[in-house]
Amino acid sequence: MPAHAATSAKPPAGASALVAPLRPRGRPRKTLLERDDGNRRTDLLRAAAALFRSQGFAATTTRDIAAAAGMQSGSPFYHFKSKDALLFAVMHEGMHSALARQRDSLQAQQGQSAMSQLRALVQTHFQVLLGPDSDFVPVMLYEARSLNAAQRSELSALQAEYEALWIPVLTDLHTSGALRAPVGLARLLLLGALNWSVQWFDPRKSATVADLTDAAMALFVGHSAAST
Amino acid sequence: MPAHAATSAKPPAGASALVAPLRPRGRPRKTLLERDDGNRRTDLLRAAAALFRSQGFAATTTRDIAAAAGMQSGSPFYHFKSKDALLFAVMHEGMHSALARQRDSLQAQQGQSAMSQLRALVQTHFQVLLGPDSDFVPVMLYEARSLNAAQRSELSALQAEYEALWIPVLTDLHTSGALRAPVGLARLLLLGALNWSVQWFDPRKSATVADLTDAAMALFVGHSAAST
DNA sequence: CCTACCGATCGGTAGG
DNA sequence: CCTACCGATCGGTAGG
Repeated sequence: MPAHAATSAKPPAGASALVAPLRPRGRPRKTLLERDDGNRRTDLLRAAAALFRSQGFAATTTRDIAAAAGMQSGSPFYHFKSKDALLFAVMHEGMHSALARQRDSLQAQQGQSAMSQLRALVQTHFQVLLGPDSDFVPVMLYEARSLNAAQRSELSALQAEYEALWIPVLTDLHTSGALRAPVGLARLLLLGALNWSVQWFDPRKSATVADLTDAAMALFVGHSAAST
Repeated sequence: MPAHAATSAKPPAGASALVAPLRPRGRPRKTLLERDDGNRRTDLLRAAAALFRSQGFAATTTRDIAAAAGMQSGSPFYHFKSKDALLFAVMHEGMHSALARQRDSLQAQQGQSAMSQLRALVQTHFQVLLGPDSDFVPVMLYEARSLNAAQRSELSALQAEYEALWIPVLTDLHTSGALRAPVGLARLLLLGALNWSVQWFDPRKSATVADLTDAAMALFVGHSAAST
């Protein structure tokens, strides 16, 4: 990513242009009467997520993030108390969004078989990890050790919610014989297989998320897309 | 790990104590006529592997490593040209050792079924990741992005050798119908499931490496330990 | 949110 | 391998 991202830093002035800015202090921007603090914060989050994913948390400087969001070096600290707080916000956003998407996904599976529900969970998980705007959850997965204890425990609550969505489905499949391994270890191994895709998946190559979902279902429960 | 490791820094003088040290320069140690450079280098490698694994490469300082090996802050650079070179050496050692162990493991499987061979590969892989002296390969797996291009390509050759051990076994199992997913994706998903165990495995808890192997075999090829 | 800046830390080196 | 050190970088802040 280039050191300047002027385009995203200056959205065209639209309906939200106000005469009296609400910003606490600082001078007005050249071309805009108002900045949307929420958008600037989001810009920072997105830039941080992308950099944390590609370089890792410790190897990314707050200056990198500021530059990617089109700001000066000290400005991220206007939006976030510390670099740690930025990391936490990225992860929290990632888990929150992933949970919401999986809940929607399961909702659409009302009355369907456990096999079909597992397929939905797997596919949505791949999309969360590999699809558009997919930097947040991989950061959560691969940078957990950079959090302090308090942050980690807050996030682990969300993680527990996420894993809880899988358990009844896996239990059902284990009871029916489709899933051979004990549910607890099966969940850890299965999610590991999916999470590792972050390391090797390349959208420029042949496989699609649908291909991965088919392969994972075949591997874990011996079923392809056809069988519901 | 404490900041001082005087014990490991001063092995008892044994048969290798020479009157004329071969070291290029520097003053003699109080209690020893000779230091074993090979051991000191190994101490550094081990300390680096442990710290890189637990904290990550970028978050580990060369001072941390020096202290863990009982040295002063500048001393690691007597053994390694740079922090990068230390990382590369850790990874290279890890891959070399893992390759050797898997080759031995397969050798002992001569004439056995593909199922039995896969079990051996899986169990040895878990041991390499989770057993004694298991810091090297996890560093390789989780810090690859910290390498430069030249280092990465040298290691990817070893990685390719490692993966090549799995392919005929998986192909055999796919042909016989025991493995349902295409071999290429099956290998990536399967190794991902195993590699992720680094994130959650806790030897203080119930599961053993043998338990994990059983669960993995049941999950991937629907077979428990009994079936050969 | 920018400017200007600080104190601490870090990888690495000379010289013995 | 230690001592003493350097230059660069980094997270973070005051003040507007």
